[in-house]
Amino acid sequence: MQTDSEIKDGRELKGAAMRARLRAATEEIIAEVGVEAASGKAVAERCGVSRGAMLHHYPTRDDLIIDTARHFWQRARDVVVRQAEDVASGRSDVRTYVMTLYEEVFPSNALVTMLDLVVLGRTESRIGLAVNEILSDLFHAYEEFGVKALSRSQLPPEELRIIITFTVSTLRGLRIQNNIEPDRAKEAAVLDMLIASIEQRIAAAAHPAAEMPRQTDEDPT
Amino acid sequence: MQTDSEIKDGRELKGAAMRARLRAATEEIIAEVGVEAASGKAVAERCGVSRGAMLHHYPTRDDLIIDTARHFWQRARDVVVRQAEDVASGRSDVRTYVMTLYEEVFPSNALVTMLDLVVLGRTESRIGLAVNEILSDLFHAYEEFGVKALSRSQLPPEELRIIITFTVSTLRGLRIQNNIEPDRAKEAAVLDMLIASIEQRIAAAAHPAAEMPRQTDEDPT
DNA sequence: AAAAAAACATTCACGACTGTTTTTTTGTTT
DNA sequence: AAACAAAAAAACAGTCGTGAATGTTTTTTT
Repeated sequence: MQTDSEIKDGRELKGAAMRARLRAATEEIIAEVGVEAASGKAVAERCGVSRGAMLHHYPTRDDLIIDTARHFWQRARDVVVRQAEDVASGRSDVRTYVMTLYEEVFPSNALVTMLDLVVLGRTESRIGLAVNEILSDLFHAYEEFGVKALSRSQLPPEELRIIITFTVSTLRGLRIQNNIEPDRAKEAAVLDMLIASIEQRIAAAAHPAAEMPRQTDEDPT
Repeated sequence: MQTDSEIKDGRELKGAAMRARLRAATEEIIAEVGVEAASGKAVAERCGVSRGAMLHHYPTRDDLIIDTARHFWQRARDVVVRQAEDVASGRSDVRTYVMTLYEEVFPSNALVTMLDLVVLGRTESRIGLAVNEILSDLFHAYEEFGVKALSRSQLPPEELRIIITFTVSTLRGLRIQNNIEPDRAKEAAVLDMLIASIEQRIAAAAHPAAEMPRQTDEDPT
């Protein structure tokens, strides 16, 4: 154990930077032309390094893909957590919740990458294990965010989790639909319908025995 | 032996039967281990024929994949059309509509196959073109089904199309979510919420100026 | 029964990708 | 400055998938 602090950091940092570049290149290729195209050669070329150098940092392709996926979703998770903090410290309404989730957490390019990896993970067992683990963790972040964002509803957590799952499912499906057949107007209308559904659900849960409450009870933003 | 009544139809039927077997094998492999694994060798082996024979019927791998996709979704489309006829000739309620769509049209194994092909189609331009065309057509079948199934609501078509898109998006997203983290209870709860959302939307559109109508106005099946 | 056409089978050539091994370069320690 | 280890590059071997070329059997036609 010698004077590690500076020296080791230097090397490690360099290695970390290299790995970050490799992951970035991998992610770009996945987003542009799919996971299958993210071969060792392609990634190394985009990075401007040799394949040998790459293999030094990521011994196998699976290692590279998994680490890329992990960091990719880690970023998404960070966004969710930050939003959760924002929302906890201030104002929150259903529309903000839904739109934040849709715009910030599910940008369209992220979805295609996600689908690519999910599909790949279905067959490649090692990748599949990692992907599933990451996605479960991410979903829990969604739940935390949702619980905080919808805390004013004062609904029990189980009830909120249903709403959250509903929301996430609809948003993901909407991204897919818009990917197949883009239609901004319809997209907006569906988002409106989702928001109304959530508000209505909250209102109904708050007044279970009564008749349908008027939606105007809620503050209209 | 040229005298069998059964064989009389000859090459065309035989060729069609062969192609059907090849498509079936391809579809099975896609469902089990993914599109990437559906190589010429794998498909031919599962069929018990040689690769040469396969190449005779499908000159390239893309041809095989595209034709398999076409028939795969054609079957889904037939289901939707048949359901649309059923619903047009008889009873229909929102729950039946949603559950039919979810159970009959989006069986879970169909979804993974669909995702596989959609993801593949994103990069393989020829396959992508075909997939997009097929899916657009399928979605129009969804719309026809939805318009008929929800005809009692007497809503204008544009309004119905929003509801339909909303429904399809949520169902697809729910399949994905259930694929990542299965939870039957939550799945059922989300479906219930979806049904309630649609009913509420219909009710709100039917009485735009009035207060929220009581849901008991609808007949309870 | 013979010719023609389709179906089927076998083999080969080419390229791509993965992962291993070997060599060179770079930078740190003594 | 020299020794040394890590990083980077290059060369290598093995596997796999595709598609083409060629040969064989079966079925239809005449």
